[in-house]
Amino acid sequence: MVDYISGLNDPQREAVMHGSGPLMIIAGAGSGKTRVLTYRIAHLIDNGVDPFRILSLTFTNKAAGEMRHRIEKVVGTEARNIWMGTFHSVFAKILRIEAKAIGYTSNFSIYDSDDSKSLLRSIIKEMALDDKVYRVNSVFSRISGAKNRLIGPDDYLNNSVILADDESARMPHIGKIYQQYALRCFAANAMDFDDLLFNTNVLFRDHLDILNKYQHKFQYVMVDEFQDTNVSQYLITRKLAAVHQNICIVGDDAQSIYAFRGANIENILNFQRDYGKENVKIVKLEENYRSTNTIVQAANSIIARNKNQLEKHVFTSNEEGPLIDVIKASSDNEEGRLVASAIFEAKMNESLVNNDFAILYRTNAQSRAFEEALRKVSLKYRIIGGLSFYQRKEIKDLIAYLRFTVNQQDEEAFKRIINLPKRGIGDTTVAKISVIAAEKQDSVWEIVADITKHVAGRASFAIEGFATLIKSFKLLLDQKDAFEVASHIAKTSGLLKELYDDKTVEGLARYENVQELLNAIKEFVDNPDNEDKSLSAFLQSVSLLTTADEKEDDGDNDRITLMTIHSAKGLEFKNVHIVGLEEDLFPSQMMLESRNDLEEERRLFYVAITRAEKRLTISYAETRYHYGRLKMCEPSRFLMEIDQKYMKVSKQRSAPSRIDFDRPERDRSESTSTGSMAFVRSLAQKTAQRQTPQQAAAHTPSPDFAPTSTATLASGQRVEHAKFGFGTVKNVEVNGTERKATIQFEQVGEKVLLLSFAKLRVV
DNA sequence: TATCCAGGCTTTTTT
DNA sequence: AGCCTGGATA
Repeated sequence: MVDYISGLNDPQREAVMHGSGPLMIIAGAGSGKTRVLTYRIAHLIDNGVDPFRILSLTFTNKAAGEMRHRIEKVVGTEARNIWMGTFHSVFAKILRIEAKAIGYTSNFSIYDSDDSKSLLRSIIKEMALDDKVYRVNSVFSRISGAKNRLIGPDDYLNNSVILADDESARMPHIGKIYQQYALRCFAANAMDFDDLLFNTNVLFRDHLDILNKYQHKFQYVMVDEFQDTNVSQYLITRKLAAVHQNICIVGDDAQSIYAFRGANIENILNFQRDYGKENVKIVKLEENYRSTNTIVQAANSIIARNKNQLEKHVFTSNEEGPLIDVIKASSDNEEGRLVASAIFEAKMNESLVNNDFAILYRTNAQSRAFEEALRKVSLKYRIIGGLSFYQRKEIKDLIAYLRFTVNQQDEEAFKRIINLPKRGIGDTTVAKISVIAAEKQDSVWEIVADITKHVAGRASFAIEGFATLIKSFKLLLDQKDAFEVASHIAKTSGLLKELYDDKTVEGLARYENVQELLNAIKEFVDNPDNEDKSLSAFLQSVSLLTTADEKEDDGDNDRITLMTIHSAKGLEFKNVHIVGLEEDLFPSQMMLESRNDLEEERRLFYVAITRAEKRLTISYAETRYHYGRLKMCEPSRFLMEIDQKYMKVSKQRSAPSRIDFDRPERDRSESTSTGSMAFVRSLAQKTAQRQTPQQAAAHTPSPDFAPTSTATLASGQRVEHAKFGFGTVKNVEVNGTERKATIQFEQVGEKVLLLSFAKLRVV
């Protein structure tokens, strides 16, 4: 037996050895949480608990895979039998087994957010609502938010608070849309991501026999990243653990970064209440084994500014380590170059490999500059997230074929493939079919399968061909495994041929992507862990892959990792670059406008910092492209929030000091060795010329604009704005963190400008 | 029905 | 800048 106890510290050992009863582990960043969780499960199995009776919920499937692997090393192949995965994948599996109880069949489709939004778009159109008012994204997030709080369509329509809310947002019909959306999903035998959790709750609520079965089955329930669970997830775990009460949650409130998705920090507090304060064993893991003292203390100095948090003192006995480097760049591209060369140097000086580096940013769109710069110095990199493999058009197309073959009620898949490849079936024909389907109260497929009965004319031939094609695919389902069916469909549908005929570089890439998908299906079929090798089983697993789950290239695996901070959760790297530390970008202006949760942004920064083991570098740019326009940027307030004694300013750049943050430099072009400021200036001029005729006519600005702040403005001051021209400052207002100026412009009259946005110059 | 072009809009994060 | 939509055209 492997001795996994002796290497642990006291609280870690306590958590591992804790037997039955509720256990809450508050695990600071880098405190060996995964280790505790794996050893705890291994310890249970060693003590005779049947792996089949352990349920362990993780944040990504990859995390589940790794944990399983580590447990296997301790207890052997038994570990394969543990129920382990994300909430979504585990409960999709259970719903597949129990589908009939809630009126679904086990081959139900899973709608990804594109499918959901496309369905919402149709509904909004059908209800003759203005899609400028009912923006799909906001409707979707309202519905998603409701589902995550277990509010069904009927509850929604009966909830006066919500209705009043919608009313004031001038979208009073969201409830109706929600109702229609739910009906259509059900009719399509489809569930969206939120439904997987919502319907699990419904299943357990309405079918006590089924609930009972799983309550007794799962003797031990473990939930990782508990701070990021929402109410819907919380209730599932609470119900499942109600019989044995052996629930162990692991989390860190300081790393809660998914409140926008309905995650609820209060779950941690509810936990004690639900199981009784005296029954809950609490273990705090506060020693950080990952990072240098500098990094740990800097992170602490950031998170200390949040009011909402549990008491915790993260410390480390690691070495002090180098100070945090701050790099100021003149533009986003310059930032890319500086980061690339910093990595290049660090690789040499510290003899590191690419895998030791990560570049973390707030938004996926920021990756571009780093990709270009890294490519230029021939550093290999990989991007996690962004447009993922499974979101590519060609992949979604083939998957839509597969989905429709498995489930002909799948409306979104149908819409996608009915005229793909082009077979002369246009929107009008499709609309006609749905009208007939609605009249006859049939599914679209019933009409399509028997088209000659309903429609005569040219299009009906094409549709007949489509129906025959799908029918022939259906016949294969019971006889062949997922791979055989899928490759047959790829060939016979004409999709593969169409891509093969496309000889452009992109066409070739798309063809290869489809081959890659077929390979993935082959792997799925060949994997002994998968008992069910049907196409339906593959589709369910594939819809729930996380961006972090994506397969890595087999060949050259030593790569610098580029990703958003959100995707970096749970990972660690020797050297970390946090980039784009500009006000409005990080903290994100969107977040502050929509939810005004600066604390969550700060936790996000905390997560980013604590990914680093040895060296942390933070950078920002003074100008950045935004919707193809050059935008002036101010350094983020987060830079000032770090205890300055842990920071130093990179030698290559002119020093950003406390003072610099409040006062724009007049002339910085000399300090940039590449002369990039001149380049930026010329671009600024070009950009100005590219504006709409009206704007250009209004004012062609002088090029030399600087970030503006309160320190540079006083009432009576003359200013020039990039768009509005010359004006006089009337009033400057500082309200908390928001800084506004009222300016009387000569050409356009009075304007109130948010300073961080203003392209202002004092004249 | 398919294709081309102009104009408008976008970006917060993810299961 | 890139993507999507809608209208005009082939």
